[in-house]
Amino acid sequence: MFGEVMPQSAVAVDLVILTIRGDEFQVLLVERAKQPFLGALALPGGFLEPGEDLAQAAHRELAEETGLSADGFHIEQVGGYGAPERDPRGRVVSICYMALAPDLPAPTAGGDARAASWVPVGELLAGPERLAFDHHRLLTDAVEQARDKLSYTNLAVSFCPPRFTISQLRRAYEIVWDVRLDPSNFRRKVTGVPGFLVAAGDESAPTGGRPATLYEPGPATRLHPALPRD
Amino acid sequence: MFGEVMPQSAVAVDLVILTIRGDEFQVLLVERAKQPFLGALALPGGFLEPGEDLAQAAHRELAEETGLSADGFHIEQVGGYGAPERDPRGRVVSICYMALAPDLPAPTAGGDARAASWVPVGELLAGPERLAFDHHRLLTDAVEQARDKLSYTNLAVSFCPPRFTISQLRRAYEIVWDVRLDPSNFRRKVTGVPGFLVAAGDESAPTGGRPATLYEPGPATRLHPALPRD
DNA sequence: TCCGATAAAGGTCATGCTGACCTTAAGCGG
DNA sequence: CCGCTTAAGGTCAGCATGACCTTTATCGGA
Repeated sequence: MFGEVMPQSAVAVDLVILTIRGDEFQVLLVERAKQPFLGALALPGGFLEPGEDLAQAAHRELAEETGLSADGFHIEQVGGYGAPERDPRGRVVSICYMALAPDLPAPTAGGDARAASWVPVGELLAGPERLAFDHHRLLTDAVEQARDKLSYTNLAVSFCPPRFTISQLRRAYEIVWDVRLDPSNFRRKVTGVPGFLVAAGDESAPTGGRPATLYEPGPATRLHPALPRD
Repeated sequence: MFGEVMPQSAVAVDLVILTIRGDEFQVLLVERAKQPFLGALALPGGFLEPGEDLAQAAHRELAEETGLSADGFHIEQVGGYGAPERDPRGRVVSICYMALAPDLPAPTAGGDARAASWVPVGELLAGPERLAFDHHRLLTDAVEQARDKLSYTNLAVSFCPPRFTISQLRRAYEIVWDVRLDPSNFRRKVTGVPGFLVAAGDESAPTGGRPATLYEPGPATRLHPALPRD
């Protein structure tokens, strides 16, 4: 390779920023201010800048869109998308990243000029025609990757505050998977994996019931055996 | 996005073509005929062509490198790589694909002018300095993805001929994972998952022992529960 | 022709994880 | 003080796994 001329394409990074807000699984979308797809909802994203790694670009975009530092977010790549007609203006290859965050303090402080808003994931997955470009596919793939990884990694803690109760963690699984889990069996499982959770000594704020122990993520990032998803 | 100018980069597709040859896990590499990295080993690949999807480019490169039609290969994306200095000649973003194949009839019929050869994966993973560019990382990621997916999908059948014995399938797992599996428990597992294997009625060629039943891949592509890898 | 080697196929049994379900603990509000 | 709510912990049957053994079927050599 590289003997030929090097054909040129535009390379973009698009973000699927996922969170749990008010017992709902939501994604951050922007409203397009220009053609094509003017006014349509789209994933936040932008072009790769010179001297910038793909992951760096993802972090930069995340900071721009949320107005927050990307610290505390979990970011990982979903994949590349390069269908020739995916952008009507020309050849654009997009690298899709997903970011997971706990419920954010500032709901939508778009540092960029565009209007950003949280939208429930379920509605979007059901209706394929609400997103610009091929962003419905990017969203579908990112959500599936997130759901898959919940079962065998500690990814769900990314949806929780730094210190959390087992119930909060369980709610993350229940909302992302859209299932109900047995509280007792769930606790047995997550506390039984060595190094998965470490007790933070303290107890949670009163909620009308017995106070819960607070935990922090432990050194173990993989859940073995996996939490069955069925 | 897309309000700004569209910065241009070269987009390439690189291939990690994996197979099992002679009880060894091997990958197809080419020897570079030009600078940079002249004479070094590299993954086969090439630039994305106009009007071509990423997956189409991967299939085209695969056909060019192996001289075979890409039918019968399993191909899937590994991810995108875009570190600014990964190619000394300029900005090149690569999309890495992996292809899995049974032992190939023509060992190395490079349709391209470059010399191609099979190299054991184990040696390459041990020594990070033998591959050009960041191809050691691409290889590492692709191999890890393949190993992971063996446990919960039917990916291992991609290393077997169209009809195969349970021993052949088990050998695929043993070689890719570099472990030894109990033949009896392995059979119980893979025959116990409904739709995973379907008996092809016939029996295998004599090998000095009791003839084995031949199987074909069934409709089930996921192994549930997963085959433990530990 | 018989026998041993070889590999396939199937069975047994203890162990560990899971799902369903129940009991106890601890705080809050009336 | 009592009842409600949530956390935490326990019991028990069912299933999958790992270790190991027995039986079946074919080949090659004595």
